[in-house]
Amino acid sequence: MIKKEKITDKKSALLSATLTLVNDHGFHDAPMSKIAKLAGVAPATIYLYFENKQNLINTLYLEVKASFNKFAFNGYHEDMPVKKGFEIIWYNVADYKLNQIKEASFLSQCDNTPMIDEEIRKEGLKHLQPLLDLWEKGKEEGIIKPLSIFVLYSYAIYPLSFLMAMQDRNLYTLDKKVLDETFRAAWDAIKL
Amino acid sequence: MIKKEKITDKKSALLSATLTLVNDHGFHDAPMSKIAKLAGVAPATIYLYFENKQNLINTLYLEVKASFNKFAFNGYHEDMPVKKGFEIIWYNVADYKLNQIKEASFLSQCDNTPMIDEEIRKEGLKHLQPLLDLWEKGKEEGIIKPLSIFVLYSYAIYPLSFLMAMQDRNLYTLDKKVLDETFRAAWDAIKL
Amino acid sequence: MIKKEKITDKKSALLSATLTLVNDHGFHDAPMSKIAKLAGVAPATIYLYFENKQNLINTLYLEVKASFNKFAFNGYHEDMPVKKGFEIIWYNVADYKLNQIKEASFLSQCDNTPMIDEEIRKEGLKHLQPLLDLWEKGKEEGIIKPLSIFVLYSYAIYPLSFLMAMQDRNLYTLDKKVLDETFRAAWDAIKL
Amino acid sequence: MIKKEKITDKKSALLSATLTLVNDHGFHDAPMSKIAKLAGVAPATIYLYFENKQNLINTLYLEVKASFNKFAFNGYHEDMPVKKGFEIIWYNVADYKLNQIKEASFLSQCDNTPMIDEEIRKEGLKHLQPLLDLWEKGKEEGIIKPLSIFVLYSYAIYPLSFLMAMQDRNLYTLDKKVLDETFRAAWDAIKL
DNA sequence: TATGAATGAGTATTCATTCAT
DNA sequence: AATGAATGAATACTCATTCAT
Repeated sequence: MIKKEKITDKKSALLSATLTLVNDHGFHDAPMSKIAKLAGVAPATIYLYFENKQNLINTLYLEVKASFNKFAFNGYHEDMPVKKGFEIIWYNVADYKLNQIKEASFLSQCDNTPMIDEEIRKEGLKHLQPLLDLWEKGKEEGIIKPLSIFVLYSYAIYPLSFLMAMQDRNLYTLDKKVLDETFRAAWDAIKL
Repeated sequence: MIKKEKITDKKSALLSATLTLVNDHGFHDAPMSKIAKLAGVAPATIYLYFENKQNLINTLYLEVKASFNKFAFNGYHEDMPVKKGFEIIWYNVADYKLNQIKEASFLSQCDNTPMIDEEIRKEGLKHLQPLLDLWEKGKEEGIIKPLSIFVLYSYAIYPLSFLMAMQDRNLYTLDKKVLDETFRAAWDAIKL
Repeated sequence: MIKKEKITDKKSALLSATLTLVNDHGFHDAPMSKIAKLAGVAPATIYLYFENKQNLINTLYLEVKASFNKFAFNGYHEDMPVKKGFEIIWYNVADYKLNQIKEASFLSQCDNTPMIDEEIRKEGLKHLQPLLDLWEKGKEEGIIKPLSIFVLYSYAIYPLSFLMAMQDRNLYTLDKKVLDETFRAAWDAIKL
Repeated sequence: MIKKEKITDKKSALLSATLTLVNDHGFHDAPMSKIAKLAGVAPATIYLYFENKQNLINTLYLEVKASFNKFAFNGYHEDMPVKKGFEIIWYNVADYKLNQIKEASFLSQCDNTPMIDEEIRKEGLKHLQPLLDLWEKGKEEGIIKPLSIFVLYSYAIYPLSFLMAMQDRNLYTLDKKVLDETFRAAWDAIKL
């Protein structure tokens, strides 16, 4: 339907504009007027698609988080061997964080600011479950260290956020070889 | 001297108020008026001690970063064996991040937002050198993986930021035993 | 068009309010809030029509200057005899300065204060050219003293500013007869 | 007396600083703090010598005006012939306006702003009396046009303010020869 | 006499949001 | 659905003035 598409078009233009502005200048310098201008609509139009600024930010957060989670499990099946499954997920995450920098950077900013409502933040996590299940299986099989999922996440996945940030600031660049060594470090950290 | 103390008193009250407000509401909702109120002074008084808001934030960042760096190397000597040295530093960092939550949380927010000038951020890093030197020595001795300092940092130190955040949000708590296991994961990640 | 008129309406209300306030209290005591109030709009509305205060002042200056210049050459033609042409211009200027006191007084204030950007001030002068050309012709014809245009202006036109100021302060009033004598003084000053 | 001198010293340093700042940036950008700094005293010290800012400005105005008036009548005697007397006064004024630019420029700014209290402005005029008397005598003797002193002043003296302003802005410079021609214009304007 | 610290009241400007069209 | 105009409330910052010392 043309009409439906048009609506989606404007809404996603707004979300995209917000992503860009928040990344470039931070939450504190991403006014609605600039968002509207960058999206090519009038300020008042934003309020046809979003209740208010908080809702716009929350929506963007959830959407980006969902895209991230979906990306993470691309090619993964529950019944894969633990290491193989982890490897696939890890490389997916690395791929996302190091290449979809805009989105990854935005998530990083959201995860370290009181700007996002705690409730929304929790909702954004729910799609991560398959990875937690995988680790549970790995622990049962004696392959993964018997650590809390928080600790496992902090060593297996979280470091990539740091490397993404360094790359974003042009302080460091990862090539394929280094990426493999980095995966090795992740695996060493969590494997028994 | 009473006078000097008084000055320091007001200045540090302002820094402390800023720390609290930025942590609680984010940079974008920590107006000078609230900072002044929390510090018990008039808004105009802030400008006796800081040039402007950016300067206040920068100053706070550098001060907190300095206190963190100082804390990190407490009890450490250059001529310690690599693992021992790393252990001391790691536990110091863990101690700081998990107990001085306000400060650690603030640093985390600063490191993931464009609110701090890049120049200032770089200045805040310079005291980390001893750890980088230690890793260099470890690499030469064949104890540490031959990885970039960015990768080593991301696996050895950065995960603690995540655990700190989880603890701050009351989602997780580390006891002594878990902390030791967590150290083990860090060491496994970077050791050869 | 109703819409267009409305815009012009508010913009010119703001210009008019600024003129009044700057005249009454000086540039230093004509805050945006008072300007807005006198114009019957909210302070923020000013910024829909003007970039900032300086731009508002500059715009007003140029507009008033333009109206003055236009008024000055009313009924004047290049091919008039020198004395006749000067007479027409002089009486026009006198008419403006002595009757459009608000505008004239504002220009006087602007011309003696660093509040107007020099660049803008220069722009405001460019419409004076026909008078300068007339004087040039008069010099060639041996009717006007061979003096710099600055000197000619200072004696032919500038004195009216003083008389306007005196009248504005109710210290003096010019009637028709005195005006004619005053013109005679102007002419005596510049004629050969 | 050393003490008295010291007081005068600070007071005149303040007046001089005010003159400089008002000339350079206008009334609206000559804050007490800058005045104090330029005079080499603490802000609070200003209030030992002047009641408030208005009083400081008024005092400065009267002082400069007095110095101007005194300068104007240097070498003049009541019993001189009218033209000779006028010549002396006119050249004195020209000398002051074209050389003591700072002071003259300040007076010009004051004379065109509502910043100076009308009462003070009147007080500043009282020393001009000898010139008015001279013109009165000239009128009686049939040498000067029978015009109001306001008109005479506007043609005889006021033009110099314009020429001073042009010179101050580096748009024009008067040498001795031009000055003589300019005097001629003044005399032609007012003589019968 | 002199001051540095302190501030209440103000200043220009911004911004999320509304509303008539 | 879409918007341009409008604004109340806020924001960072300034300044003339005071006061304890």
